[in-house]
Amino acid sequence: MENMGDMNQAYWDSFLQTEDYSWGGLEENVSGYYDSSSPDGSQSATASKNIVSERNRRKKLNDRLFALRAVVPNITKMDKASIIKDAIDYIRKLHDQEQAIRSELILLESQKLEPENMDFDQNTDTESFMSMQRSNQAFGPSGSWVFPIEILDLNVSYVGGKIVVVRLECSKRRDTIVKLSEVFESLKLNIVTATIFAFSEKLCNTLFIQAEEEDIDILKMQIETAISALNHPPLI
Amino acid sequence: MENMGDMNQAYWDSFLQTEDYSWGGLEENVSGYYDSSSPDGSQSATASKNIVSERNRRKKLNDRLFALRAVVPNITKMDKASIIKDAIDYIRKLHDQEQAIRSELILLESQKLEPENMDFDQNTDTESFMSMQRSNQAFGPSGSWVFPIEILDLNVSYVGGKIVVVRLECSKRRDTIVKLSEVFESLKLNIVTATIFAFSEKLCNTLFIQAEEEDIDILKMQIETAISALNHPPLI
DNA sequence: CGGGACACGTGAGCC
DNA sequence: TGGCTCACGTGTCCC
Repeated sequence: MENMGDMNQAYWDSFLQTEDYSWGGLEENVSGYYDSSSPDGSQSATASKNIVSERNRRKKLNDRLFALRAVVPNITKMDKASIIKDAIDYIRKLHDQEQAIRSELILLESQKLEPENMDFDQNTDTESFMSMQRSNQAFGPSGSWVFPIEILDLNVSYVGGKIVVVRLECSKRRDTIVKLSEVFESLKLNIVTATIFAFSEKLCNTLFIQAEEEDIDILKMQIETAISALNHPPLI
Repeated sequence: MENMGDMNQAYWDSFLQTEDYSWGGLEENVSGYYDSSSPDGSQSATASKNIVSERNRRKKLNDRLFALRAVVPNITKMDKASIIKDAIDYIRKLHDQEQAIRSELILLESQKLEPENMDFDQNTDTESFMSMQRSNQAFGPSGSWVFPIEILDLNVSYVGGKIVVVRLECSKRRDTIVKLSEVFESLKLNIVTATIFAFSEKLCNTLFIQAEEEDIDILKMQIETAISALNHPPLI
């Protein structure tokens, strides 16, 4: 939609230009700032130090944000919040990708071990699911993670004025329903209706919640975050 | 102060506590702010709106940062800049890891490459996952004699072995429900369960059907075609 | 005491 | 024109 050509938005330009400030000026203020309470010059000096320190802090944070934007491909908007959002989505995508790839690898290894079991199945979801069941292997450094909730589809959208419908489809594993209820309980949502359909391999979860003033993306991310946090339990 | 009690560094606590300010005060200032230049109240109102807007913006950014911290394991410091830095390092680590795993998979695949193992190479879940994301579009039909069914979101996917879940979201108009039932009746589907949630503006329709051997895309197109055909009546 | 980290309100620039 | 995003300086809290 929007071309990337005009990414010289004034936002980044402006704070990038602040870089070449000399800004080392620790001397007193040029403008006639009234030193009302204390004629002592030390207070203004500390104020200047605080100012420049805060300025450096902001610059560091912006630089890091810029670096984060650099490692994330297909960034759409130069917006600060969007950068973080894209990074989150990208990390989550990498998680799923790795999960799929690892399951596929394990499938291939099992095929290699027993070449007799060659009933080629229909879709990849079953493969990854089955091979996922057999291997309780974590991609994280910590070897925990038992039966994580695998999000197959998540759709959050407004319906009506203040009602938000959440449609979540995930693979059916051990205690998935319990964990899902934990997730939605932890979010302190105002749930109007919740329905769960259980099938042989998947779970379909449709719930209507009454939103306060939340953004949809925020809510979706909160759900994903809660599920992800529940997939990686202790971490500490 | 509820859950997540472990991360009670003073930083986040402080700004989390600011959350439960009533802060709804759009009325005039309680403190005797001197309205020297402009006695007009609208300006202060816009100022308040600006303040609350900025506050929301900060909160959103902090929420996103918090969510970013949630998807990154091995976080060391709760510092804002450190969160971004850890995220960058983690993304880099995932890049390397994925590359290694993928090369290993390719090695294994080539190793087991029998000349007859010619399955359709539809994997590389990278692209499929990306293309899976966006599909909701408002199909605004051109001619509207009578209240056409406006599809806001249509999602058809397998669940379990032979069960297909159809999620249809459309705007609520006159006789929309009747027409929807006509549509699904005309398709001669084997409906297991159908639920409709009606709201002020929209209708949410979730139905599970038992598919013979249908392809998902075919079915989705059939639904769209039937609705479209019902939108543009006989014409004969 | 200073130094770090944060939220806050405000002014400015860009659609 | 208002809404949005941003940088800035300031006050506060905690080490």
